[in-house]
Amino acid sequence: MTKQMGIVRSEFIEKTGLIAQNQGIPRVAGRVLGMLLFDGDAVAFGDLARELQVSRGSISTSTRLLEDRALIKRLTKPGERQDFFQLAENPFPNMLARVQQEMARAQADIQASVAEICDSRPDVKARVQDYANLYASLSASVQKAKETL
Amino acid sequence: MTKQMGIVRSEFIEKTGLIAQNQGIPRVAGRVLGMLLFDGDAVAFGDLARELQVSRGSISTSTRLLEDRALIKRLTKPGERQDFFQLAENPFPNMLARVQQEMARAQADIQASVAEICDSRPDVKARVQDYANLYASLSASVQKAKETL
DNA sequence: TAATTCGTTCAGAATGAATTGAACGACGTC
DNA sequence: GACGTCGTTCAATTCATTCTGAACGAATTA
Repeated sequence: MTKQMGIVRSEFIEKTGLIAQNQGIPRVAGRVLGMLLFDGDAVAFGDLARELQVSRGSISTSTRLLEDRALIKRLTKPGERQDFFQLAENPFPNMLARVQQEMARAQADIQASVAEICDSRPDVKARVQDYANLYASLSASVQKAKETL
Repeated sequence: MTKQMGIVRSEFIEKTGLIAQNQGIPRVAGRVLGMLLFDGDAVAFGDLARELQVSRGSISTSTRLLEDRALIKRLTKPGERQDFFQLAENPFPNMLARVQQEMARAQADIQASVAEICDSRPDVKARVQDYANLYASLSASVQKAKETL
């Protein structure tokens, strides 16, 4: 017995909400993304609010966040007053690009510290450098993952 | 004119606190890790609380977290009543191992949804599968980064 | 022009996580 | 045995973030 598709859908949307949250993205934004990802086609602003049962203010904020990250795009339809949203063309590489940037930023921050450690403390410098290398390595790997996709 | 080493050290510790926070680890835990990373040698429980200016309860919680993740190790010294903490042997691979696990878990969660999508919706299935693949790819990359270190 | 409906904004409420600090049992010292 | 210090625990507090909902200007319709 296979599960009702509506159930599968809403469970998936909840999962995306939680995963987003784990990554520092608000849960509602994650659910919006999940819904657009599942449905594929354009969804009206009002439908997002109604189906996800969140305020329109929340939808406004979330969609802007997702738009800024190039994960979704906003559409308008002639004769329609509402805005519509749809998954962007390559949302996944864009997600990875951002993760990669975050890693690179962490690396740069640490590297700045390394540069300030005086040379008479080679052991300290080495350890902190190792830490910077961790993020350098992560950044590079994510970059690669992005290209692999 | 080079900066005072104490300044460099405390700035570094603050950075590690913030970076930790970005990754979902409590700030205090990040600072503890930063301090042990910078200092290299064993630091007494009481010194962590005093230097970082946080409660001993916080140190207790943070050190347990870091210990569980194999990022630091607890030491005892004969004749000393306090516990001491030191950076673990390979903290960085251990960090990556955990990140990798998190990616794998996200992938598995999504994959479970994919399996429940009925075949009469190939487009939906394909999109959700792509999403799962994102995490699969990330997981693999991080695994590779870990080996590269 | 009045009445809807649209999306945005922002002050405040709600939520959730981190931190404190007091209580506690264990251990060592006097 | 009394006292002091150790690390842990947990209830209460603090803090940051997210979400709501009312107010608003713009656009549309009647």
